[in-house]
Amino acid sequence: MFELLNAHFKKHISLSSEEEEICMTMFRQKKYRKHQYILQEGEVCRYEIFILKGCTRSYEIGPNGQEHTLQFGLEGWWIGDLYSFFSGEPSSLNIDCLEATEVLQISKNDHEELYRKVPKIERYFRILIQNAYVAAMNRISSNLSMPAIERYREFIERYPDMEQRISNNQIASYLGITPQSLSRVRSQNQKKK
Amino acid sequence: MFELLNAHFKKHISLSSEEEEICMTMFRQKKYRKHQYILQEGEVCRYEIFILKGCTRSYEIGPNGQEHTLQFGLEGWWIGDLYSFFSGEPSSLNIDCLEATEVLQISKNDHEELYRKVPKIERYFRILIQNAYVAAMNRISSNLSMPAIERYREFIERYPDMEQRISNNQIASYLGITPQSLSRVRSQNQKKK
DNA sequence: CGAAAATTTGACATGACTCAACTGGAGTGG
DNA sequence: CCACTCCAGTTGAGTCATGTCAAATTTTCG
Repeated sequence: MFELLNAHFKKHISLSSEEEEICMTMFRQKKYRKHQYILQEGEVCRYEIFILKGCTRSYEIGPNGQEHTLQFGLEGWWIGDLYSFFSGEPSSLNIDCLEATEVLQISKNDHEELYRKVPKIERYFRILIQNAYVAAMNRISSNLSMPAIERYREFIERYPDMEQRISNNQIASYLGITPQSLSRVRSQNQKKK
Repeated sequence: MFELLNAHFKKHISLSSEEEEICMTMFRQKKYRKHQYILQEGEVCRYEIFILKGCTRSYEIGPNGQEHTLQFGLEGWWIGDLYSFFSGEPSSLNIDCLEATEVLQISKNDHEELYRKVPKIERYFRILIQNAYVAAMNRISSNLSMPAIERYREFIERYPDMEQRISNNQIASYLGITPQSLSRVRSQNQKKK
């Protein structure tokens, strides 16, 4: 059950087997049903969450009720609301399970204890956040420089497996366009092939 | 000359005076003129850069020649191209000085040596990147949910000092709209006051 | 002062949105 | 197995925000 997380650690740092042991004791497994909330707007995000199986979507609800998808999550990804987790402020995010989902989660206290007991882990998370930051900047860059159709092409090229599992509706809200616009843009895309 | 950086460290971690000493030996001061490049597209980003004085702009050049501003930098901010710095790949960013600018910079080797000699620094950078990531996600959220005029208002509210130092042209390229649109949007904004 | 850059303004084009209707499949209950 | 509902997806018509191109005006700075 910890293999996936362990393998993920080892991509970035090397751990002794005692350190592995310590890490593994800090996480708790949890299962969610399809359509169940992992986090709901207004709650404080109390966990960093690693997905073992399933698929999630993190989104905000805009003033006119539109949903704006900030992040999807699949097997081997970390999700949560980093701001809320560290600040203790209520989150403005909803995290929803698009499929039945299994996760490993760690609380803030355990997280800090883990940093103390296994300082290398601080490096792991630094690298992780660094990669997430780079990805976020790339997304901003795409938003600035490319029209909707090219962002769509980029999306399905970068995450080919997601196209199967996530509705176009939700991809549209990730790209920042309406489902209608995405539909039109896709049919134009077909014609050009 | 190191006071500003030192103060910045202390916001997030506490350092002994020996540790401070070590930190300070790792950085090199550098001065740039207005309009001088700190980093140019195609170069590898070899430094993490802390701004002591002045003002910078990081931007990419799109396929049609438009400039897309990803980040501004002011006194007390870190700039650079994190991706290029860590991967060693050529950068797609240009970093330009909008004013005469003084910085402290640290090379990748020195950066890693610093992590070894002063492990607490890893925590400092983790917190730093974490904050940058949260800011990037907020920017994505604004891009998804707000029209240009509100993004402009948010920008000048969050960075009131920048309005004085940065041309509207460049703010427009940060917001992802044309200078003409920003001009119109601003004159509407005036009327409503 | 004079050249170059930034800003503003106008006219028009276009991409994306809204509202609304329609289609087709998935699931549900009779 | 059929009738029904629900939801995602598609399509059409009209509107609005923003882009493009061009020109006028103002500001900056050598």
